This record gives sequence, C-alpha cells and structure tokens, in this order.
Amino acid sequence: MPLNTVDALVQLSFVVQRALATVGAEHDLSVVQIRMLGVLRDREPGMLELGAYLGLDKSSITGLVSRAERRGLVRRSASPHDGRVVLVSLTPAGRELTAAGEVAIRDRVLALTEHLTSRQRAELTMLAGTIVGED
Amino acid sequence: MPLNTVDALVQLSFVVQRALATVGAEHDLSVVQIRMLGVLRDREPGMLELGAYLGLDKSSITGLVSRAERRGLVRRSASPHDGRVVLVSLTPAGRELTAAGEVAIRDRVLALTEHLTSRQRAELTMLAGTIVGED
DNA sequence: TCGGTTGGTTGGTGACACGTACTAATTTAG
DNA sequence: CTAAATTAGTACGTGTCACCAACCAACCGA
Repeated sequence: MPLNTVDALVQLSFVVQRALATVGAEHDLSVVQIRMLGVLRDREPGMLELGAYLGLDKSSITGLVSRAERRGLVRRSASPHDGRVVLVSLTPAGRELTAAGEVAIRDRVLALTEHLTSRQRAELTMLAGTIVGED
Repeated sequence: MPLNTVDALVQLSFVVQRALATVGAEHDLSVVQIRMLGVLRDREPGMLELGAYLGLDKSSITGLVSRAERRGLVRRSASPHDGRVVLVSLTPAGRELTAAGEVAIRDRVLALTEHLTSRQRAELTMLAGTIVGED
C-alpha cells in the first residue's frame, strides 16, 4: 500500500534521524551535538547566535557547549568587540571529530538511497532542496 | 549554492521533525509521544513490542507509557494469553487527541511542500516511499 | 550617568534514553 | 513434574537536553 505524502516525509525524517543518531552513537555524540559541530565548521558564533541556528533557548546552549567543552571539542573565548559575548569555536580535536563524523554520515545517508538511480537521487536532492529553501 | 544529497536529506529531516515538534507542542506532546500514539492507532502491543516499533529499550517504554497513562491517553491491561505481558492501548481521549494531531500534522507537513507542483509532490512521495521501504 | 537592553549563567523542573538489577510468569530440560 | 533458563516488565540511578525565571555584567541611548 503506497504511502501518502505526509506519511512518506515523516517516515523519511525518522529514517534519516536514526541514521544520524547511529553515527553519533559511534562517537558518543547526540544528534544535537552533531548539529552544533556542523554549525561551527565555518562559523564562530556567540552563544545566543548559536542558539538561533539550532532553534534552542540560550539556557540550553550553556549546557550543550559546556559538555562539549569538557570533552575538548569546543572552546569558549571572549569577543574582542563586546565584553558580554562568549564566542564558541571548534578545537582541533573537535574539528577532527567533525570531519570523521561527516564522512560517516555521508556513507550512512547515501546508503539509504542505494535503491535509487542516480537520476532519482538528483531529483530527490532537488526537491528536498526546494523544501528546505536552499539559497 | 545547491545542496548535495546528504545535506538535503539531513536538512529536510530537521524541517519535518521541527514541524512535528511544533504540532506536538500545541498539544503538549513530544515527538516520541506522537509516534507512540500513531503506532497505537491500529495496534494493541505489549510493552516490548511497542519498544520495537519505536526503537526504544523496554526500560524507556515504562516511563513513556506511564506519563501518557497519567494523562489518560493510554491504558495498560493484562494480556489474556500471557501473564507477563502488559498490553497498551489508546483510551477514547487518546484516540481523540491522536485524530486531532493527525489533521494538524497533515496540514503542517503539506504546507512544507507548497512550492512544489503536484507532479513534484507525487515524485517526492514516491522517492521517499522507496527509501523507507514501503510495503 | 543612569535606566534599559542584551548576552550568558545558574538553578529548578520535567521529558527521555540508557544500563543494571530485580520480580513474576512462562517455557524448556532432564 | 520439578528445576533451570528465558522472557516481560518495573524500579532506580545516571546523563542529556529542553524550558523558564532569576540573576549579573556589559553595553547603549538619552
């Protein structure tokens, strides 16, 4: 019995999230932490700004960053421009782990599309890109 | 800049999950609870079986069901066939909430596809269905 | 310079997930 | 037909993660 659009998208999201969680578990990372590391790849935001990227309250960010900092993945530093702001950035160890996770996620997610032709994969990429409003 | 397949799927999953979380929040339901209610729509599983559907450990299910039970959404009952088994089913209130959530989720998720033509929507549904291995 | 705003942290609460340890019921072996 | 092993579920402790409210320090505008 074919799925309707809603069920298909919802189920797909669960499958992808499970893939992310599985990869994360191999490195003791939660999905949220993976997202955070991803954000930090090419940014050095303040706590509040980081929270905006992740859709989290600032008080949630404090703990998230503290746990990652305790593991040496991330670093807090003072902003030279604003004494209130705490900038967050990847440490070398964090950057290394991020790179490794990136590869693992790529493999795992691409494996999900193994039954698609490359044409279908391109089509899916385009459609997903439209929905998420790629720039 | 167009996204690659992996990023597109990952971002799409976050967008859909956020939609689910938003709808859930309107009814004080987490995404996990929404999933659980969805599973129970047409089943009356034991705790362990429910855990298998959700990919959760049995010890996680105890709390999940207890919280829903406390809210009157779900009911525990003894299995007539196996004295060890606790069957979980929706109460009328739970069924009502599930139906309301279903409509809200449909609206919210379909809204995500508003920039797609109906042909694209059908294509996306088919591709997603292939990935999740619809039966 | 003083009052308001902004950025972060702290502390409290609650959901959720896991592993371990335990009980009760069932099944299997001998 | 009992004794041992397995199975279903709960209880408890730990940790992540999310929120809100209260707070402090730094900044900014009048």
